[in-house]
Amino acid sequence: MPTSHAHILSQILRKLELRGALDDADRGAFLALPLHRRMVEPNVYMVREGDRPDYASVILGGFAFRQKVTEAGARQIVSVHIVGDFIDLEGTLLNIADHSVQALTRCDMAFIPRQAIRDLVLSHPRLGLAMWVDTLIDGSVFREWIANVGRRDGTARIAHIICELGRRLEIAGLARADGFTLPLTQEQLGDATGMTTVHVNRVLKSLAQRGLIRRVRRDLSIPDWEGLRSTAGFSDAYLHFDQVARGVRPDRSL
Amino acid sequence: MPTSHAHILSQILRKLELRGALDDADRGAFLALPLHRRMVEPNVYMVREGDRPDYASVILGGFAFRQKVTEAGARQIVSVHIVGDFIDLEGTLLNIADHSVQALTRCDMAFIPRQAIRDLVLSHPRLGLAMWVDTLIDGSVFREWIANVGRRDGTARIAHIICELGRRLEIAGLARADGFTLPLTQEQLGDATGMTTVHVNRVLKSLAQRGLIRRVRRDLSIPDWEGLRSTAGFSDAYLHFDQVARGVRPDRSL
DNA sequence: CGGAGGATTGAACCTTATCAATCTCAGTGG
DNA sequence: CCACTGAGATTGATAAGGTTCAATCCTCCG
Repeated sequence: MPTSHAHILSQILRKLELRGALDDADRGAFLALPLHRRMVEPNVYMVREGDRPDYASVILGGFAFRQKVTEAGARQIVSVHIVGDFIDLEGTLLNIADHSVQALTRCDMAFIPRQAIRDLVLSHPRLGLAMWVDTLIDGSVFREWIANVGRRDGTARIAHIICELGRRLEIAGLARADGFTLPLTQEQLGDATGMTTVHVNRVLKSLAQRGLIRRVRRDLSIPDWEGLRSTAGFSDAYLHFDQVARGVRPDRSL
Repeated sequence: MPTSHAHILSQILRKLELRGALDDADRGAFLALPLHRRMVEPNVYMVREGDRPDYASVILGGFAFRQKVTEAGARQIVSVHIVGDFIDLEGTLLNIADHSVQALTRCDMAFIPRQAIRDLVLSHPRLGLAMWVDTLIDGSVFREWIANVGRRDGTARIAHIICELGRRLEIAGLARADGFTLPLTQEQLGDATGMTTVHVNRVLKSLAQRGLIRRVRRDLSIPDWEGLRSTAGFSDAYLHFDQVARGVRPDRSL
């Protein structure tokens, strides 16, 4: 790992700058943040429900997800995270974690002490604002997921999560021209959409039959983006790319 | 309305103080915030999806809710708000509203200009932190709702929303000793839980038959809190009352 | 070559949606 | 003071979307 801490932080900073104007003092303070880097193996917990987390973290590589487990034992994935996403910023300010965070694939992670972020934000309020924006966008995605799970049928739900992931991966520069590789197994796809594995499988097959996706295991290509978009009822407004990336193309792509 | 602006703001401030330590300068600045007060009739929109809101608001009296409408036309209520809740803090920092906010009952509202909040937060970062906590708790509730709609059956879903509302109303001092009045019609209850009105009605009846609730139209009493709690799989950890109200009783009540 | 995790398939079953009335009650106007 | 009205609540019958259970089949990997 030849990359220095300052280098890692400057990558994160670049994204944060898109969420709010910063000055040199802000940048300097951010780059001076203490952090440690660690590889996290798939399925390993980074935060456990009930924990009192000491660190916030950022994904430098790989995928992670957040989940809740019902008292009855059912699992619900509440978000999926990709490179550049802050994870558990809530751990900075809330006391007890209300959900768990797990690595989906092998993850390259940067951990920043909770107290360091608090101090930073108090001394550099513009950085606080930028992180607050991050939290707000998170919230917007959660709202869309409530609607997705609550008011769309199985087909639309799966189509929707594919659209969301596709669009986010594209913005992050992680998608191929024609599609991308799903970071989730069908079981996890089910846990994210409130469906059973069996039904996920059938829906995927039917989407393929209708020519909306082409798929070999987890490898997706999307020959008919508009078709997929419209069966999903997807619009990327809720991802607030206008505050995430400059000059983003309008809603459509791949 | 004999209450002065400063008086109104001091009520809001009291709640904010629970979310983060403030000093006298913070308090002074907050109390100097410009605001206007207005009554909003039931079903009137306070924010419309697609708007670029200029104001954040706080409920001084009444109930409100937030909703999204699917491209297919289905409605999903994504949160219900009560006295003291900040509404649309996202409007302060995000550009385009990704959802609508509507009055559920007649609402007494305080509107604060978006720019005033931005300025306040930049000059008084501790206030920013406190509001950020508010947003984080919002997010926690959204996550629970995803799990509710995604992984609980109809009975548990309805039981869960009843538990949540009951507990929040209790904390806000708005519940009777034995229960409370549901602020939602059965149709709205369905829109919040991803169910049809018909099924909501049947579930409510069955909850009553099992002795978990007693109900006359919207008037609820809860003779067996533990029974209701356990069929809901409810735990109030996700409401983060430890950061909302001091000395809150542990999870159980009414 | 043997495993193991993941994907796929079939059949039976069940929860929840749909459709279509009907009923209740609080509020309004005469 | 009562009939009228309309929103919301309730009920029944039927259909559909999704689950459950139980195999079977890949395919990557040591």
